[in-house]
Amino acid sequence: MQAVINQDGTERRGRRSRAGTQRNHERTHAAILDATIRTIARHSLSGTTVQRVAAEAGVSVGAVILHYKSKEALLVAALDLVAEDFEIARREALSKAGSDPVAALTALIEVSLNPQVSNPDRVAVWSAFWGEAQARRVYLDRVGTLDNAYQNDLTGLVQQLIETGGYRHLDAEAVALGLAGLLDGQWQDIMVSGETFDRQRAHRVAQAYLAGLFPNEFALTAASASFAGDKHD
Amino acid sequence: MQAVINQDGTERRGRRSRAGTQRNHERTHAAILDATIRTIARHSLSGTTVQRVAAEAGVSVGAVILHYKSKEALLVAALDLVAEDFEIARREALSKAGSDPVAALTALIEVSLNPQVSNPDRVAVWSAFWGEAQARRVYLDRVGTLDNAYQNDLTGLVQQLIETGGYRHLDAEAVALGLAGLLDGQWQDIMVSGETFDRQRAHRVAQAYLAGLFPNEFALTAASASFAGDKHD
DNA sequence: TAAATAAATGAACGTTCATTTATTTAACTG
DNA sequence: CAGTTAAATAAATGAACGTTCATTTATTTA
Repeated sequence: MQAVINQDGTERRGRRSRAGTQRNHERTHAAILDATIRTIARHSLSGTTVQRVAAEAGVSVGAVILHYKSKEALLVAALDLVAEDFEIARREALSKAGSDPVAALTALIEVSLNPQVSNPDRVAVWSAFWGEAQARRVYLDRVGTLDNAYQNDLTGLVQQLIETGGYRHLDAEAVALGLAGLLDGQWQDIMVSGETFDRQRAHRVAQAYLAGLFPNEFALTAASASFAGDKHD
Repeated sequence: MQAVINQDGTERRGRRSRAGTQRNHERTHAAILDATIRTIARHSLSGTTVQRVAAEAGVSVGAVILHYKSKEALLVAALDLVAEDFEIARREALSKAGSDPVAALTALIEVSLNPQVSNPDRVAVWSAFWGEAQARRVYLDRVGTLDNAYQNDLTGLVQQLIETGGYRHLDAEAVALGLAGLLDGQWQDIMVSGETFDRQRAHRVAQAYLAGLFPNEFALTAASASFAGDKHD
């Protein structure tokens, strides 16, 4: 993705300069991309046609191609947008959490269940591209890379936790795969349930997962204590 | 799906009866379905055309429609085949395992990683239909139902294990979601890696997951003991 | 106000697809 | 060996698709 650069001074002396057009252009550009995400979520990839996207965006069919050159490029742009937003949120969460693995894991869960990152449309888009990933390398590279990065982050943090907390009976990879899979399962639920998905409950389940494995680090909070039993040791 | 029943004795007195034709018919029928699975795995759903399936099966385009009435019906038949085989294997494993939750969980993992159930093509088909499930109720009903059944089985068994083993600090749903997600992650790997996927290693990871949570029930075997540490309590 | 440029339109084109129809091939019956 | 039926083919049909392009509309520059 390339930033659009304003080459000349804008808004000079109250007279509208070229910038006004560019803003319109950008707005249409973004509107088409948004419409694409909605269309993929509702009609899946095979049901996404340029005409449907155009209708959803409120522009002509020609405008869609004018802005994105081809349908394929439009689809990749939509995937890139979803992937990039998730990637940014993931990095930001990790940098904010600092070096504490407990805070970092909590932050990653938070990101994964953040309504802005994992809203139903975006999850559906992600799932749609995974479904075609086997056949289209261009999709697999994107979804696979991001999934691997997330998985690696989790494994590293769990490994830290195992070492510093003395949980030598645990296998870091197995624990991380379980957590990642648990969160993927929540995404699947989001996709099916839509806006009615209970994110608080999902949080509690993820917390309960970690609390079961790392009782000292992830003590049950009031919110997740609806089923609390005695402490283990 | 309905089983095709041979009504009359075949190969009577060396003279080929009508059954010969029926067998040919059945063979073509199955060949087209097999070809469909391969085609979906290689070209995804949107890239699966009747012509491609016909070419893969070595029959004419008309024959495909003749046998399955429509492309949509063909796709659903392919999904049903994959789903049904998994369902049968799952039930069989559970009934063989009897009432012991440890044996049952082991058996379910075994099924999930069974090369016949989760061969790369079938996993790719499963993923392809999940990708379209959001848009097509007909697919969601099938993939969703099966996933739920599997999830419920796991949760019930884990719950038993928690109660009988005194693991009251664990949340059955969280543990089961983690296990199911872990196995789903392995399926994703199967899809990407194909035949080179290391199933023994996958077994070890799944065992390690359960061993970390239920150390008394899932003792590390020689095969999975590459990373064995001290016992927890 | 006029000229120039950018953005957007919508009809038309060529292609691909699933399905239908007509025809040929093969198998079984008496 | 005819006669009949089922199975498979190949060609034809029509709808839907992505893309192109000549034209119109809107905006900026002079």
